Amino acid sequence: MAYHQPYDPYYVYHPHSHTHPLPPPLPQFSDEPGAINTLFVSGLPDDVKAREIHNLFRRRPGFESCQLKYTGRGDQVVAFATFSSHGFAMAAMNELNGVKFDPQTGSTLHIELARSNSRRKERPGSGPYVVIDNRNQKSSKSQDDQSDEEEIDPDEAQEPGNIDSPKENDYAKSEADSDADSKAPPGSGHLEKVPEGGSGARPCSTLFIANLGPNCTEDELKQLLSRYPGFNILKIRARGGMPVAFADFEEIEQATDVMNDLQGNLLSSSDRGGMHIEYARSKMRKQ
DNA sequence: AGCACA
Repeated sequence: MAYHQPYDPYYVYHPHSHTHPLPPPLPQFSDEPGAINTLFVSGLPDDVKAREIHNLFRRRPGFESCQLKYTGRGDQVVAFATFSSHGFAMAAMNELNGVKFDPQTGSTLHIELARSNSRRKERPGSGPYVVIDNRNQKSSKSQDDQSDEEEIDPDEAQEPGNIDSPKENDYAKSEADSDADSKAPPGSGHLEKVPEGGSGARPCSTLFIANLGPNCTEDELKQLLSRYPGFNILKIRARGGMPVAFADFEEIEQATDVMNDLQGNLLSSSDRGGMHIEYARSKMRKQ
C-alpha cells in the first residue's frame, strides 16, 4: 500500500487558490506527427453560438481555430478547438474542463481530446470559426457559405443511414429562446417537471467522483480532499473498468463547496482530463 | 457515461 505512482508536486500543491488551483502544464512547441491537438467539447447549451466558442478559446495559448457543430441529434451541439500543439490543447482542456458555461442553467463544459485532429486549420478567407449545421439537410447551400467540406468528428454525428431521422420541424425554436433574459420565473406557470438541480442530482453530503485515470489512488484523492472542511471518508471502487470514488462529508454544504472547487480538476495520475463530480445518489453508509 | 457500502 505504500508504493504507487509518485506524486507530481507541480500538480498536487495548490494550497490557497480557488479559481485556478492548477498551474498550467508545460506546453510543447512541436509535436510528433499524429499527436492530438484538437479538443472535443460537449455539455454546451443548445443555443450556444459559434462566437461564444471562439471567445472561449481565442485567448488560450496556441489556439488556432474552432468549429461549432450541430450534430442533428436532437438539439445537441458540440464543438472542436484546434491548437498548435498537443501541449497547448492539454493546457486549455485542463483550464476549461468542468467550468460552468451557462450560470443560468448550470451547464458544465466537458472537454476531452478529440478522436482525431481537425483537418481544417484557420485559413485566410475561411474566417476565425466554422459552423457545421446538420440539424436538417437542405439541398440549397444557403446557410453554410463557409463550410465546403467537413471531415471532422468520427463520432456518430451523421451516419449515412444508420441514425434515426431528425425531425423536420424542431429547428424553429432555436431563435425564439436564444436571447431570453430569464428561463422561467420560479412559481409561475411551470410545475416542477425538471429534476435537474444544477449538477444533475439532488444535493447529498456524499460526492460521486468519476473520470479518474486508471492509476488514480485512494491516497492521492484523500490528500486532496482532506484539505477541505468536513471531509469524512473516501472510498474508491474500480468496477472492472475505470475507478470511481465516493467522498463523504459532514454537511451537504461542505460537499457542495468541494464539488464547485474541484470540478474538472486534473489529478496527477489522470490521463483523461479533469475529475467529474456529482452528488452521489445516496449518502455513504455509516459503518 | 460511469453510483458502492449495507
